[in-house]
Amino acid sequence: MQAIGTKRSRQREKIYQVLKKTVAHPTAEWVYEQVRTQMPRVSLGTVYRNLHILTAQGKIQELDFGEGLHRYDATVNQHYHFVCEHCGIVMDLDVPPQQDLHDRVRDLVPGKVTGHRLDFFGVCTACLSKS
Amino acid sequence: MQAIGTKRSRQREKIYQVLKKTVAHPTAEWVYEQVRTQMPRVSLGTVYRNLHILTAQGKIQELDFGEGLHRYDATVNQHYHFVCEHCGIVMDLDVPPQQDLHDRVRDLVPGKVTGHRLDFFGVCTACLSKS
DNA sequence: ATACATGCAAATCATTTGCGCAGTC
DNA sequence: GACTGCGCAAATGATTTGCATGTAT
Repeated sequence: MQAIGTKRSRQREKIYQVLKKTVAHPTAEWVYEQVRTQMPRVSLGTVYRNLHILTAQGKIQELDFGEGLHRYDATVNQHYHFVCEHCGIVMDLDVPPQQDLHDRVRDLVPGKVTGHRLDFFGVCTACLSKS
Repeated sequence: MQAIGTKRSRQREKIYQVLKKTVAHPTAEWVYEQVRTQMPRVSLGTVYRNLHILTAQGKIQELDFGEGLHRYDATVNQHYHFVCEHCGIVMDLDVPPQQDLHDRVRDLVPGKVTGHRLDFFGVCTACLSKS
């Protein structure tokens, strides 16, 4: 049988460190490029596999802003994002989790509510000044 | 030059009607199947092209819940969703737009905030009773 | 008549997976 | 040594696109 993620690997640790060190909410491709500078033989498949393992272990989280690709984030406590629709930069927002809203929806929905996601969209200052 | 979406087409109108008639937040594939029952020669490419045109015209909206595919919705006024992580069903929530939150983030973010998205996740009653 | 839209098929792009070998426990 | 993880390359699946033809204005 398969017990995924039970053995450690240098690749997985490096991938996790790369994510820990950035606030940029990078894509798998970007993580791959970073890891590759120090482990030239890593494969993109390994990066994807480990990003999934780390996500399943709750050490990182997978984000999806509807761009057609995933982003990863080593900050796993509940927080919200602001996404620039011009350059794609993603920023963490210093807004507390809306527990009241969560509770309200929990009472409203026929079923179990386990979490929510809140994303804000717009244009960042850098892109505003460029146009 | 190209002026996309300026001429009407039976295909586009049918696609829009299909979306208007459902509350199921369907995928492009599902829309394709529906349209096909009445227009057997439509192509999937045409469905995709028109879904984008309708989205650009603001007549429908494209949704992305991180499932690896898009869903479409003919309800374009601001509203939030509940997604069942078991069966994937998407329900509209009867929760008013959180204008206060929006304003708060607008004042907080360095840049222009144009919109936000709020999705709740969990398990619907149908799936709960099955397990 | 002009130019946008379609159908078809091939192309793209992110992501996944099968396989034989390498690394960890 | 047993079993998990890796690198490589091929496969997958949603979506996009080039092109010749059809259709709306």
